[in-house]
Parts: sequence; structure tokens; C-alpha cells
Amino acid sequence: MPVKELPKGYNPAEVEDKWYELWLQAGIFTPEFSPDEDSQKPTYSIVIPPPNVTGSLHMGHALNATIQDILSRWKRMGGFRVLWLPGTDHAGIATQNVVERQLAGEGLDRYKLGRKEFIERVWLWKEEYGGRIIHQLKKLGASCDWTRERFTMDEGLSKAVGEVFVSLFDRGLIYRALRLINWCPRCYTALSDLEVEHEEVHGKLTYIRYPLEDKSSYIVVATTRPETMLGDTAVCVHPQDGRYINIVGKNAILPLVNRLIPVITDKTVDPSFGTGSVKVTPSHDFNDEAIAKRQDPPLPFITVIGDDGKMTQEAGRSFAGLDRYECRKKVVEALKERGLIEKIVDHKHSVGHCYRCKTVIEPLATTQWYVNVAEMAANALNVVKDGRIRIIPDGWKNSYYSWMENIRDWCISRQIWWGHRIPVWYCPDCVMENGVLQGEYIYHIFFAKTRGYYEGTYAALKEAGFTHDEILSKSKTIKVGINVVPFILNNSNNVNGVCPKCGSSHIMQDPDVLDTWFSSSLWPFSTLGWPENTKDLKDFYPTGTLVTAFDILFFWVARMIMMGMEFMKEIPFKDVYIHAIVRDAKGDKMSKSKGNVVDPLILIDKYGTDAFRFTLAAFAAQGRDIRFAEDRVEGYRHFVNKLWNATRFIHMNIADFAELDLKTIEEINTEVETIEKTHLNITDRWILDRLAETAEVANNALEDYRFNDAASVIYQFIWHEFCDWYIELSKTSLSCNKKELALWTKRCLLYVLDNTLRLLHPFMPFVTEELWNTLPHKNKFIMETNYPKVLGRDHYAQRKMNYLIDVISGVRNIRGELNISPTKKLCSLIKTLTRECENCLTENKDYIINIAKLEKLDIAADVDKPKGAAVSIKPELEVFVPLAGIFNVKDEADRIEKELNKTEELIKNLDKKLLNEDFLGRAPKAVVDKEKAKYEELIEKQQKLIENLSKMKELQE
RNA sequence: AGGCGCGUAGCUCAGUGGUGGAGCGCUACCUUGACACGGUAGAGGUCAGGGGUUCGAUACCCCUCGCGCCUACCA
Repeated sequence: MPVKELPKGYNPAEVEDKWYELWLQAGIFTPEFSPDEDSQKPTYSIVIPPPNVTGSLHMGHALNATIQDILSRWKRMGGFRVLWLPGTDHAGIATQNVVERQLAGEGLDRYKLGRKEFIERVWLWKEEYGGRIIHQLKKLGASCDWTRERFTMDEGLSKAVGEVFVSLFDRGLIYRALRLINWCPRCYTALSDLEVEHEEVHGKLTYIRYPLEDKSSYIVVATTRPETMLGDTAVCVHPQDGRYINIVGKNAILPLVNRLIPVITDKTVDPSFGTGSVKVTPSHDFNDEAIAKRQDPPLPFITVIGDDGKMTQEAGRSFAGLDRYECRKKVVEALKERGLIEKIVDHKHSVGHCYRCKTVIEPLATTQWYVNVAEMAANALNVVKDGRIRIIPDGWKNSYYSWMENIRDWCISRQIWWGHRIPVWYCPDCVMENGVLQGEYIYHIFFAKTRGYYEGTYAALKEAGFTHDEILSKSKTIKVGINVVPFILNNSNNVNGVCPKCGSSHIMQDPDVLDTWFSSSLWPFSTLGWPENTKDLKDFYPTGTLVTAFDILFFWVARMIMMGMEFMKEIPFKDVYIHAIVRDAKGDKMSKSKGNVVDPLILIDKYGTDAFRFTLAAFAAQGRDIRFAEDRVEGYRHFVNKLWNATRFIHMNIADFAELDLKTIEEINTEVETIEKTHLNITDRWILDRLAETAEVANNALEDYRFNDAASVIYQFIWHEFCDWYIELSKTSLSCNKKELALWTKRCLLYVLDNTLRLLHPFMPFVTEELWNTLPHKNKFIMETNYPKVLGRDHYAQRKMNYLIDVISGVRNIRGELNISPTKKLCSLIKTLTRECENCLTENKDYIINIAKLEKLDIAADVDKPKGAAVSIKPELEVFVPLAGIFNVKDEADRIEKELNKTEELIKNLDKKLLNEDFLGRAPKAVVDKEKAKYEELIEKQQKLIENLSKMKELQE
């Protein structure tokens, strides 16, 4: 093996980009990398949770991607043909917001640009900035197959969206309905229930008197939103509420508006809240809407707040045009003037906010598209219940169940432009059953006043001389009445299509686009080529594991399961691994507005990707959030450096062994694995055993998605067994005059190093690749090798090695506690209590002498403790270090006394236990035996300590 | 309101029905020929509090307190 000279420390910056580039060039991330072998392999696939194309990498992404990369690399090394498919999400509302902000900077808005041009602008933006997060994932070392990168607005994925929409539409599972929805007046669109974030706010509860029509009295209602009273159409009490029994059925006079509204009953009213009587505003409150619909006949809906968050004409002259909050003040003032405010009290309640812009949501009656999810949800529930899909950790299953059991139809239309446009058309020229043109129910609002017109029905505008194309091109908003019949064109891209019913060519497409999550719900199969029957689909669907955080369990995971079952008739993934949310060190969620975000790229810059990734893995305990602490990253950077230097040591110490020249690491591995164990020295055998156990534990942990356990067992092995013990001991092995033995130690060093690098590679791809490539090898990249798995255990070596460790740590302990300089050479005598122990120590005397810094070592069964010696008591041996003249007698006496106290404490506890009849009778025999053995050992130790202590005391006198 | 989770060394966190663990920090000694991004030794915890189950509880059950999150039609 040629001599390698490594620099003294590891410099990630010099290494990372180089390897990533080489990996890409070689195509090692694609499942086609080695086609011959690959055809035999089982497949394993992961689809990335597509980050928003507007996004930049945050800690959550970093954790998410690190876990997927660990799985991908581990599975590749485990003999799977792996596809990790990357991509991004078009993030309708978010992206549109970003581009609109950009336009505003130029004094433009989307209406001035027009729909087509606006969308072109978004694509331009996407081409320029949308690749940022992809670039950042590469910095993280993500082994995605970039040749298969997808975007939810790609042609293929759009085709899938269209196919799914049409299929559900044809089966009546997609429908239009007029109901209250969550409306964001700033984003100017409907939102699904999930996209609303509820937040506690400190508000006011206003008690308002509504006079009764007969002037006999008034009824007091309590509200948090006084401005909505303008749209009240009833007052409601609980049917059994005695206080109101006499006025139910009467009318109240709605103040400020002077509308007569009935006092009605509904069981949902809570008599104990407020006055027990509630104002009913069907158009602006979900609860009130439900009450209104339960009445027979239903209560009228009066919309007093518009889609811009301002009061409508219906709100009356004094309030129309006011912002809803402005109006709230004005209404309260007006009521006060009339003496109709009974009181106003502080009130904490939760209010819905837009998840994209945090504006307070307005419930608004609009016509929207919905998916009927009842049946799909039931299927999606079953596949988790019957275990076809596992959720890990399974604590999340209950959340999943309760959501799926209470699921409501999914509002999928959004009043924005960026996204998949709903592939549905309307014909204004068709005549409806009532003899009216559909065009009478299609309402256009222009973005600018044109020839005196600002808005109007399609029919009216046509009448006024506008052409079809003009109407469409000038429309800012198109509201299509619920009674207008939608249809699908055979080819939904065929803009020149005609109405299938009347043949009119004046048809128009639905103006809305689909919820972004609609396209993401198809991700596991649309990215693999569906609706085409592709080879990828056959090879990689269903995928193996979905890795995500719980916050999109419903948004995304549940919907993927629904859609997968519906269109593939098969689960989209076998395991769902839910990882933690990364918080700051105080436990707060990281957010830009709080200014507590930690930028992963800065950490990568500072500590290197490997240290950063390892930190995330080490933190990734199941079922718990991560409080990110930067000093952990620093700690693991030191670990990387430690590994680097271990390799450096090995290179420096194998140079003069010409026998191993020209051998590859693979050949050396074979030699180590096939050699009869008895040819190896005890330290070699011991480290091989430790390695075997480490590999075993690491594999089991990865199998169970316990990334932190895998990381820490590898860490402990490398630092505290391989480096602290084995490498130190190997210095003695290597200087051994039996050349053949030394040669085996050299092989073992290389063997353990190689295995260690492979074990660590999924966690730390860069440094392991760099170091592994300093070894002569057959394959080109470390990821082409196998993940260490079944290596032989060696319990015999374990037991023998413990004798050495006992002696060495005994001497070290004496040295440390008595404050004897590490450079001071000492003498030591070992009294052995068993033959096995004596033989083992004698055989391996040199290790002890070197590592414990001794100048003389005697081992025998009949050693007498020298006068004035420090002592260390171990199970099968006693260590004496004569220190007459060197040490302070009192210090050693104190030391022994401390040890004695500790021992006696343990004996006391055990004593209690062993005197307990119940314990002896009921505890398992193995436990009792173990405790008894321990007890005897401790008693023996205690006696020896007492003996030694008295000798010390004699010396002191 | 309901549900879930958490409370373990100064800090950040693992963990387990049978003598309390890691990293960082701290103390002492050491520039030993892989590494001071290092080595050796050490200090430090009634495992939130109370009750129960058990021969035995930090771990399992119940309650209390504190913190966090999710869900809900809290007018």
C-alpha cells in the first residue's frame, strides 16, 4: 500500500463540492448506475416532499433531506436499487404573492399584465430563482436522482392533474357548491379548512340590545364581531332556555338597520355563554350558516362584507365601503349613541388567519369546487388501520384517525392565476330550463372601467356591444352562477372548442386554479410517469418510505393516500416516518418574523456538511421536537476531525510493511475475515468484536428509523473504542518483534477503518468518501461497497480484554486521583485471582507497560501488597502501585476511603434486597443469582479496601 | 373544551421494571512521535411533585403543578 500523507486537519470546503461533482458525473445517484447487477436487486424508493419553489432551505428541510439521504445511501449499500426522486412544488399562493410583490415594485399588478403575461412572468421568476432550494439540497449532499427532478407544473404532472380531475368530475365526486368558505381578503382567494391557522387573540365581547318589535323589552346578544350585526337575519336561543321562552317566535328590530328579524331556537346555542342568546349572521359565520340552513324555511343570507374585506352596499349607506375593522368601531359608536350597548368585556378567543399572509380570514359565501372525499377517506383510513401503511412513530396514528374520521369535503378551487387551471368550461349562450340565457348568470368585473362599464353580466355586456373576446380579456373577476352548467372539453387544452350542447364557440374556461395540494396529492405516482404506464411506475411504486414532519400529515400525507388508493388502487408508500420539528434553543418554532431562524447553509459553512448532518441525525429521536443547539455541531466537527486523524495515524504507521503493498482494501478484508481468530492478538480480536456489535446495533437502529441511536453507537465506537483503546494499543502491537502478528494488526487497523467509514457513510458522505479514497480499492465510490452487517462476534476476546482494561484503568485511576504526573514512570504489581487472568495479563504485559506508562510490571497470584502502595481492586485482580516517597499517604487513605464508602453504599442496598424474602421468592432466578454474585464480589472488595485502609493508617502514624 | 407530548447533570438531550447515560460546559494534571478540534482522571442528578401497582419504579397506572403542540361551530 502506498504511503499517504494527510494534512493535519480536515477541511470540508476543499472536499465537499469536489465529491458531489464526481458523484453526479458518474451518475451514481440514478438507479441505472450499474444496470447489470441492478436488474437482480430489489428496489427501494423515496419521493421527496417537494419544497415550495419559492423556498430556501431551512432546518426542517435539512433534517428532512438528511434523513432521506441516510436511508437512500444505507439502502443502496444494503443491496437495493434505489430511487430518491426530487422536485419542487409550485406553491400557488406563495409564489403568486412573491411575483405580485415584484410587480408592485415596478408599479404593476397582475391585472395590468393580464393572465397570460402574468403566468409568463411567474415562469420567468421560477427559472431564475426557483432552483435555489435545489442547489441547497445539493450542498447538503442529497443523493437524489436529479435526472428525474420534477415540478408540479411540469407537463406530465399537469396531465396527471387533468386526468384525475376529469375522472372525479365524471363520477360526480368533484362538484360546485355555494357555501361559506374561508376567504383571505388579502390573497383574494378561498382557502381549505387546513390552510387556516387558528390563533388566540384578546378581543372584546360586546353585549348589544336588540329591541323587540312589540317594544315590550329587548333581547341582549353578545358578539365578538359587532360589524356583522348589519347582516343579521335572526336571534337565536336554546329551545329549553326558560329565560327566553316568552319571546321565541317574536320579532326583534335589528338596530341601525331596522330590519325585523325573528327570535328562533337551535340546540347548538349554549345557554351558559354570554346572555344565552346569539345573533345569527348566516353570511359571515360558519355556525350561523348551519343554524340558518336548519331553519324551515332557511334564514336569508345577507352579505355585508365583500371579498375585499370591505363593507358592501347591503351594510347600508353609513357603512358601505368601510374596512371591516373600521366599521366595527363605527357600529359600536352608533349603538352607543342609541344606548344599545349594554357592556363590553375583554374576551379571549381564537380567530382564523391565512396560513400564507396571516390576514384574518373572512367566512364568505361563494361558489367553489369541492371534492367529495367520504369514500376515499374511508379507504385511506383502512390502509393505516390494517397496517398496510405504517406510521412511525405510531403515536401519530391517532391524530390521523381522528382527522380522517371527521374529514369534510375538500375545497379545491383558488381564485388565483398561478396553478393548474380548472379544466372546466361554461357556455353563456346555452338556454337554461327557465328559458334564461346562462350568460345572465355569469358576472364579469373589469379591472378598469371600459366604455362606461365596470361590471355586468355576460349577457348585459354583450348587449352593450362588447365582443366575447373583449369581455374575457378585460375581466378581472368572473363569477359563474351555481346554476350555470359546467362541462369538460374532450381536449381541455382546446381553446377553440365549442359548447357540446349548443355548438356555440363563445365558451369560457373556469377562471379558478386548483389547490396546490391537489397536484401534490398525486406526487408519488405522477412523478413516476402516471397516467402513462411507465417502467418507473412499475419499478418504484409503491414507494418505500415517506419522510415528513407532522404538520403536513393531513395537508399532504392523507391526501396522497386517498389519491393513491383511488387511482393506483395501491398504497403510495409502505412507511410514513414522521420526524421532528426543528425549534430554536428556547423551544420556539423558528420563523422569519421571530428572527430566530438558524440558516443551515451558514452552519454548513462553519462546520462542514458532515458535522451538520450528523448533528441532525443525532438529534432525531422519535416523537420529540428538536431544540437546536449549535454547540452540538461543533462537537461533531471535532468528531470528524478525530476520524480524520485516526486515518492519518493508520497511514503513517503502515508504511514500512512492504508485505501489504499493492493489496486492495477488499483483499485485506477477505484476509481478516477468513483468518483463524487464534492467529490474532487479543486487542485485534477485541476490536473486531466491538465492530461487529456496532454494525449490528447500527443496522437494527436504521431498520427501525432510530437515526439517533445509529449515530450515537457509531460515534461511541469510533471515538471511545477504536481511537481511545484500539489505536493506542496498536502502537504496541506494531512495534512487536513478531512481524507476522504486527502485520495482522496492520490489517485489522485497515479493516476496522474501512468498515467504520462504510458504517458512517450514510451520515457523513463527504469525509468518508474522501478518507475511503485514500485506501487502495476496487470500486470507485464508497457507496458502491456494502454496508457492514453480519460480522462475527467474539465473546472470548471480550472477556480477556476486560482484564487488560481493568489493570490499565486501575493504574490510571491511581495516577489521576493522586495527581501523579502522566510522565512519571511507575512500577506496578498485579495480584491475580484466577489462572486465566494471570495468563492473559502475562501474555499481554507489554500493552499494559506501554499504555499505563510503567517501567516495571510484575504479575503473579502470590503477590503481597508492598508497604506504602496505592491499590485498585477489581473483580479478578488487584493492582498495586508502590508509591513510598512519591505520594502523600493521607491522599491515598482518603482515596481508599472514598472508594470504600461507595462500595459500602452499594452493599447496603444489595443487602436490603437480598434479605427480602419477597425478592428472593418472586424475582426471576437469573436476577437473584446476578445480585448474589454481585454481592459477593462487593464484599470481597470491601474487605480488601478495609485491609488496605488500615495499612495506610499505620503508615500515617 | 378535547386530544397528544414533554419536565432526567449548569446547558442541549438519550434511556431503561433490577446498582442513573452522552455531548458541551466545569475542575485537576499532561504540548506522550494521529489528533490541544487532543489525552487521562474527576466533580455534578431525592430522573418536576404526590399517590398507586410491584419483591423492586426514573421507567407502568392515577392525580397535581409547569411547558409545548394539535384539533373544535368558545357567539
